[in-house]
Amino acid sequence: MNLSQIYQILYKAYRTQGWWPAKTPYEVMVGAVLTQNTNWGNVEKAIDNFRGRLSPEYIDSLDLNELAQIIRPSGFFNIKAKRIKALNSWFSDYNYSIKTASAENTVKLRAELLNVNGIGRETADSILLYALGKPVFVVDAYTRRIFSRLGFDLPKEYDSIKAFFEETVKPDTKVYNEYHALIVRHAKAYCRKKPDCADCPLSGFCLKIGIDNI
DNA sequence: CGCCAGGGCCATA
DNA sequence: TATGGCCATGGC
Repeated sequence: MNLSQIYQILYKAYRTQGWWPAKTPYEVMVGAVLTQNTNWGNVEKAIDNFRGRLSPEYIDSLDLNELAQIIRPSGFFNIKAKRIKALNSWFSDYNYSIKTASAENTVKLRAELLNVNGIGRETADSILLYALGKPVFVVDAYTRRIFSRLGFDLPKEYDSIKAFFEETVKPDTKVYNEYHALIVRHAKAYCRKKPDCADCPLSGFCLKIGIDNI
């Protein structure tokens, strides 16, 4: 089993996922922070609290506490409010323009995002791929869990895992977009959800090992 | 009731 | 480099 074959199996099972689940690229950026170690349902509640007003300018108009109260359902709301403010400060350097930001070099953008307090590797890559359309592979806990169970001896470091996928799967924004979305879709349906792996499309290739220590 | 969720920062060794 | 504590809500 190679990464392309696994992709094909997941795609045949779940088809196109249409990620990221957001109305605008800016909503992707904010959502990427809100979903840090957080159930997506809680993120949706927080997004809904913006009542369709979510924009860089609106975030600017709010003070830290006001923002924190709006995003309260997503948890870690005080620290996330600061992170969203910090992210907004970075985005202001591009005049809040997705087009302007996405015209920049990917390596430069990633370095800048990682320099924003509260934006780590996964959050930065999610923004690069799903908001700015850059061909970067997003690694998350689900990726580690699923591929470990499939028998891949993945490196520990985020960047090493990312490099493994990017060296194996030809850089393609559309493919990277779907691949990560399919991994999340699959993980939510199986593994912890259905430890017995019943009806799992990857069941025949899965080691069905413990999932407590990934 | 306890566990978990689409992480990241910081202090410590 | 690698743990451990911390941040916090809501669903099950």
